[in-house]
Amino acid sequence: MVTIIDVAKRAGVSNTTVSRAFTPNSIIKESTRQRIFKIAAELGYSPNLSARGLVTNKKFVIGAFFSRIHTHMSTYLSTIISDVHDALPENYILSVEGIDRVTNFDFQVKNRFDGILVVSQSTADDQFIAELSKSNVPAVVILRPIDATNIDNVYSDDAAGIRKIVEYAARNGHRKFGYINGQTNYVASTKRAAAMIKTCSDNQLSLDKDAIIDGSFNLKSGYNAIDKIIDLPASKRPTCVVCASDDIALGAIRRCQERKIEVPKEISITGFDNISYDTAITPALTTINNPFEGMAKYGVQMLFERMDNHLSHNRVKIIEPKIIIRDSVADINEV
Amino acid sequence: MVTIIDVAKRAGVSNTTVSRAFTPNSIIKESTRQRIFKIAAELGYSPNLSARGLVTNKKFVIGAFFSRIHTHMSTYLSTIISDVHDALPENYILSVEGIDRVTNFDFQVKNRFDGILVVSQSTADDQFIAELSKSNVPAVVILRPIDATNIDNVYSDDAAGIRKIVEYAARNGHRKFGYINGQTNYVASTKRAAAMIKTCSDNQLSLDKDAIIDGSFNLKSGYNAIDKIIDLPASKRPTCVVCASDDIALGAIRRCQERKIEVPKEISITGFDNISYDTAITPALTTINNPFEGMAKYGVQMLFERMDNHLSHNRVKIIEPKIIIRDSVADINEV
DNA sequence: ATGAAAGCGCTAACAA
DNA sequence: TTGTTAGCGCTTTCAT
Repeated sequence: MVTIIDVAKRAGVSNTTVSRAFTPNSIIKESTRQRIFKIAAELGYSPNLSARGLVTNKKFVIGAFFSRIHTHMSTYLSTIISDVHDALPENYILSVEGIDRVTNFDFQVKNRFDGILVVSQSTADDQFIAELSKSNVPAVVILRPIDATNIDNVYSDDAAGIRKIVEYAARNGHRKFGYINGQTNYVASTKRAAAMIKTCSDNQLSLDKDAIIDGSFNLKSGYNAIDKIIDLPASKRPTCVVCASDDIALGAIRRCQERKIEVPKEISITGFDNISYDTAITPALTTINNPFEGMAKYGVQMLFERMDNHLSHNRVKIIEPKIIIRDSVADINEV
Repeated sequence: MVTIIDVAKRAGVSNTTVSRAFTPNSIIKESTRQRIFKIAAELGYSPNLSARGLVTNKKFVIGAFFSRIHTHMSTYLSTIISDVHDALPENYILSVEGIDRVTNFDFQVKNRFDGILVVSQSTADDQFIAELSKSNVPAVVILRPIDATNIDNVYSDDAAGIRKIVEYAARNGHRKFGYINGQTNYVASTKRAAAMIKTCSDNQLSLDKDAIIDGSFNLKSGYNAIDKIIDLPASKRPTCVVCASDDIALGAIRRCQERKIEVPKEISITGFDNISYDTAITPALTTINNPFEGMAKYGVQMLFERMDNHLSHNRVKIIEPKIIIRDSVADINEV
């Protein structure tokens, strides 16, 4: 292994000078820096980060902790990883982990990251977040609101999203709604379901109890749930079914097609997330965009502010979602 | 910061003993280890990995380098990350990076990882792989065959996959084929296209030059490419279009539905990858599974063998893909 | 602008 | 089974 000393000898300077050459903004003559760089390249030297970390107490590693990482996940994992990378300084690496895999916080988490971005979907992560808060690792939680000291928070206003899509459907003449929910232990489910009920009630739209189905955030769940709604007696059967995620909506549309029920002619269906497969089906899915990019960007920005300034107060940033109008909601206004 | 010395004092032992307590398989009385663990927990001690790394020259970080990481990627990124995590010892973290973001190999890669798993789709990664090979970082490349010294290789037999699906279609009476390819700088494209041509020729199946379309591995590309095939004169128009990826096939099916061309009744379409959205559409897509899980598993296993044994020879493991029969290929045999 | 020396927290060799 | 000691490669004072 070639060390700072090898380079120093060869360059005829002290190891301190070599160290300075590799430290941005340090006081060193530009010409010596260049000379050292050249020799370092020849020798194949690059700084030993463990040694550097030992004295600076930095690791140049950011952790992205997802509630869980599983096969056949929706596309949002890659979306977020990509967005986080875009916001990350080049000298940091990004570790991607699942909170469900953390069995020993002190060993797996505590001393390994300069900062942690928690991408949390579920209250099951609360214990992890509490440990984070206790341990003083700079952290920010995105995707859902949390209640913790010492940790910043960026999330999207799901209720506004639901409101926008329901009001859009109402403008298109829909009066009877259905709703397919995600897992009830996901915060997104709770928020979206509550917003659904409130929006319908605020706008005198009907939302029958039997037209509200609990499920999971995946294709199969939507596939199964839509049956229960379609089979409702005509009096209760909605003209528009709002789904808590695109995957649910995609599954629901698939099932309608199998049953020869035309979407949106016979029943309108909406999603939530705006994933790329939304446009892979006919009809293209009308949905709410989930502002992953914004959450990732603000999340990383806040994280570095925390890391740099050792903030002790909490900050919250809420991002407004947008409606993406495509073809899965019919205009049923009378002409 | 609480160090090994604080724990040692409190426990009335030497720092070495504390160190041993935290080193698996070290010679230490179990009772003292437990006593030290208890005190460490009280004090909130956990080992400083920079210090440890400085002496052991280990980082407990594995890098997963993808050709690139971008928003709206297919689901395979999360699939692979999940599979790699499953194969990874708990004390390792997984850093997820894009090769396209590596601007300075020595600083961003060389000293940061104990081992690197390259998930390579494109020959554009060759330079990176060459640097890896030169730098002696233990590495294995999965997803495509490479030619490099010092690096192991795990990939799937794409040609066999294409052969299986074409022969399946032939058994169902298809004689005229079309093919929609991915980016031509992706190795998967080259391999699959070559296999397509060879299989058709070997089995006396027709594959007109004009029915071979180059595109990209995404929905939109399939959407556009299928038009060119559909609009072929009847003499050249295939009954079955093999696509180089599921995303391409999904886009193609979407376009057929828009043009009121029934799949598979009027035209059969097949995919490659077996992603979860394959069953979200009607007809469910007949495809080839891409054995990500197997590649990840063997890849990690080989990587750790390299790390542990400082192997200098190359090893290659090829995994056989399977055909997944669903509904997008019609049986057109005469009765 | 550069150098000398101390020391970050840990493990490894050796001794007991 | 445990302790003593040296030193991993670097940055950080403090001098010069």
